[in-house]
Amino acid sequence: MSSEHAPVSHFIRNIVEADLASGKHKSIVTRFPPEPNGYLHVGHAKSICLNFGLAQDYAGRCNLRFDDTNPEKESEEYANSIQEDVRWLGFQWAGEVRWASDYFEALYGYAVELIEKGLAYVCELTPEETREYRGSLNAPGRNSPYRERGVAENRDLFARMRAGEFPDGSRVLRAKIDMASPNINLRDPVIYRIRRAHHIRTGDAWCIYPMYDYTHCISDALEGITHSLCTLEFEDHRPLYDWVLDNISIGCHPQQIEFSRLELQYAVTSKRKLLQLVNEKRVSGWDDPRMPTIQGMRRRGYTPEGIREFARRIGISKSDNVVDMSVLEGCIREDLETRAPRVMAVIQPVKVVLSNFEPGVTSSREAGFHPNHPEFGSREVPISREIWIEADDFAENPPPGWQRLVPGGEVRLRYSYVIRCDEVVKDGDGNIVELRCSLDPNTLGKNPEGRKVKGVIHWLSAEHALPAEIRLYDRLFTVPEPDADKDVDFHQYLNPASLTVVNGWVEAAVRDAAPETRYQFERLGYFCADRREHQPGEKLVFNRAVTLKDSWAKEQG
RNA sequence: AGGGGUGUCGCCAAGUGGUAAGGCACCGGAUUUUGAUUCCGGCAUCCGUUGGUUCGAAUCCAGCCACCCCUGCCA
Repeated sequence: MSSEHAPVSHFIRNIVEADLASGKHKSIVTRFPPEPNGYLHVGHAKSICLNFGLAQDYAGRCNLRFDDTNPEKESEEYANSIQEDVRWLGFQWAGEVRWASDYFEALYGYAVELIEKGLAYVCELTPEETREYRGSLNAPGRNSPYRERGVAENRDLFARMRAGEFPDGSRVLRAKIDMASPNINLRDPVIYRIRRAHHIRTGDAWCIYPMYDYTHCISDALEGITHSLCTLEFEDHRPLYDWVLDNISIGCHPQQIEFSRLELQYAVTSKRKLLQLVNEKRVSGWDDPRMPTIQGMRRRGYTPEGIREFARRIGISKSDNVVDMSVLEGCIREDLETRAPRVMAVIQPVKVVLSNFEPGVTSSREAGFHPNHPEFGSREVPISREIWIEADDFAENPPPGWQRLVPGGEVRLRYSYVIRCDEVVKDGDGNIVELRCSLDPNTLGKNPEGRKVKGVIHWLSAEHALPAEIRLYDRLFTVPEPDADKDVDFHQYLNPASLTVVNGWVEAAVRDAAPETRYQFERLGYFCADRREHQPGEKLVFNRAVTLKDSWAKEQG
């Protein structure tokens, strides 16, 4: 288990610390408030780590609250996966899961309070008229003709909206603020709409649903949230957040603080676009290992610890940012480096016949599962007359600097003998069929005498190796910012080679590995037994989570 | 009649008047039966820009410039 790194200072921590120091709060309460309308992605992971992490670090609490105010888009499937993802990332929310819908009755009551204070009114403008009356970025809006209705009439109308007397979309409840505000969110925002839709929690109990801006601040206050953290696009909504809480009888006023969303190179992090990729079958599903979803990263083989470390490294700020893939990959490698057992696998096999192999004389060696962790144990790495080596590890015409096998050259078989390539056997088309090699019997566990063999390659005894389906993943997009240009469809940057499936060989030691077991296949990368299709002892399926760093490949360009 | 934000190394990001942290990436070099890991070393005379205040400014002031967000009965 890798040790957690020290927290990194950022402006929200500074605010929390100042509030704790000044006594403004005895302890903090944060919340992670997803809408159950899609799967969580790496950007949500940042928010989860922030909110739950803060609660952890300052001995506070963090709630999980579903913002379920739009029944048309929400589903139980999403709500369940979100809970699973939060837990998988290693966090536990305080108490039960909360739902904004738990507060529908209270929300209704506060709306009545606003009406009674003359601060909300029922408006009968059509959606088109409402838009027209709102004005534009450069021009003030105009008051709705329904704006000056009396309190009693508004109260009656709102009650009848709830009672289902009016058709969907025919009326809304609006906050009476300022149609001339330069902040469009304050131009008498709609706070309730009529929508006859089946809600995942409340069923058909309601036909009116509160809007986000109205719901979120009250939900926060009801839960005693101290710091309500959200992304930058809600900065303009803060005056409304504050307006609602300032105008109802509620004894709590959380502070909303905004930070910038995470953008990741070679990925898209917009629920809409991710949903599109799923619906259009560009990927196999929300958990396709190429997706930047938490489910996808999990299936790929990324670890919760690695993702948490990633969140820590990228920091929290208010500036727009596009984080290098190398940061995420580095975190995953670093975590897996210390905890993944090493075994060998060959993904692009070339047969090698060891001409001087002698049964009963040529012996095997034991190999530890991890160079720095003897406690991981070891296994026998058997050898036989025929072995598989990686096609990339042999070259007839090697480039300068090559350390692997060449005709007439020597190379070390990892945990075994040094071999020399004596003959290259080809078919009629000139393709290599097999390599004839001889081993130096005096090199098992020791260096050859009188010469140095620099190259070490991985290999597998053909007699003992197990077949495995191996899925090699590459970035989903061909450019770092596939959705940077609004006029260019991001689909055109889909990487056609983002998935390569090969039939390779693995060591018998992984035969019974449970799904989600991670290994380092030496010299190839970190791999994870597929969560869904890998069957221990039956059908072996491994996903490549991330390659190893490869300074040779880099040097080759 | 517009409003709200952001600009510090290729990418993140500390710093909040006392003379530019850290991470990733990158470049050297050492060790290595993973061209991995590990280990050493290098990597912003400069903080969007122009002026100003000050003994002293990335930090304060003014003006410019660039980019992001906002006109859902979405969140």
